[in-house]
Amino acid sequence: MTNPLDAVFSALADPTRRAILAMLLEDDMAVTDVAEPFEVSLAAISKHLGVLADAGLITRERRGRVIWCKLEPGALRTATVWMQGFGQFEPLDLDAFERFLEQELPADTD
Amino acid sequence: MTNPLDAVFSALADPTRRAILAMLLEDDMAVTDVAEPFEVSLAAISKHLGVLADAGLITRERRGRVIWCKLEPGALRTATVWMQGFGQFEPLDLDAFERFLEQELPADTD
DNA sequence: TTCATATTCAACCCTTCGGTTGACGATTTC
DNA sequence: GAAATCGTCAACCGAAGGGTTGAATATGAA
Repeated sequence: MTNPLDAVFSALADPTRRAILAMLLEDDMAVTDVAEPFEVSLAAISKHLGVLADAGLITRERRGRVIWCKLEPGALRTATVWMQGFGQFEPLDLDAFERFLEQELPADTD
Repeated sequence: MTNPLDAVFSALADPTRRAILAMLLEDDMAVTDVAEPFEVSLAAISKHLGVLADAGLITRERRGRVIWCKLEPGALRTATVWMQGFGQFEPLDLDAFERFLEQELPADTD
């Protein structure tokens, strides 16, 4: 996947990965905790995190036994510039964004 | 593909489709003309146009024997809102966008 | 050392995706 | 009507994607 836009957009194309990014927007998280709300295996989430890391959207750092995942929003920059070129100059609609987050986050199973 | 974000982001994940969108940014085009600069078959381009149309990113209208493709940038709106939520509030960098376009457009074979 | 926890790796399965080719349908032109 | 042009459809192919399970690795705790 030579082109960084390929990597970023295809990473964003999966709803599980977008939900993970939304979760990481709140705070850094351990892999196990990222996986907890989803109904797929830990290995599947680990793969998703690998895709996100390859696209530069997150970084992972081992601290002791735990690997912490951290959002890297800068990776969205080139993709955002690309999209802005198509006339999307609207100001941020924070309410709309919050609705997306709720809709995208996995069901709360606490 | 229930979620519109899935459709939009996975449509954008392919470099051929992004190049098509960039071409349509200049002007509406017939399917044959869209296909001309690419090295794949017309059928392949027709499929790409179908993906873009399904994502709402373009519309197609038959006029006589020719089908005209037209950009629908409004479909990028939800995706842009989603991305803006991750801290991408930078103003449009038109120079950067032009560089992307050149880089993304197929080689000029005139 | 041994055991438990945290995460990834490897092999596999099935579906989707991007491509091809050849046939077909629609429309214009002769 | 017949022929040429425009575009899609259908069937197929190989590669990639998302999932699983079980084994392996790395670290911390007992």
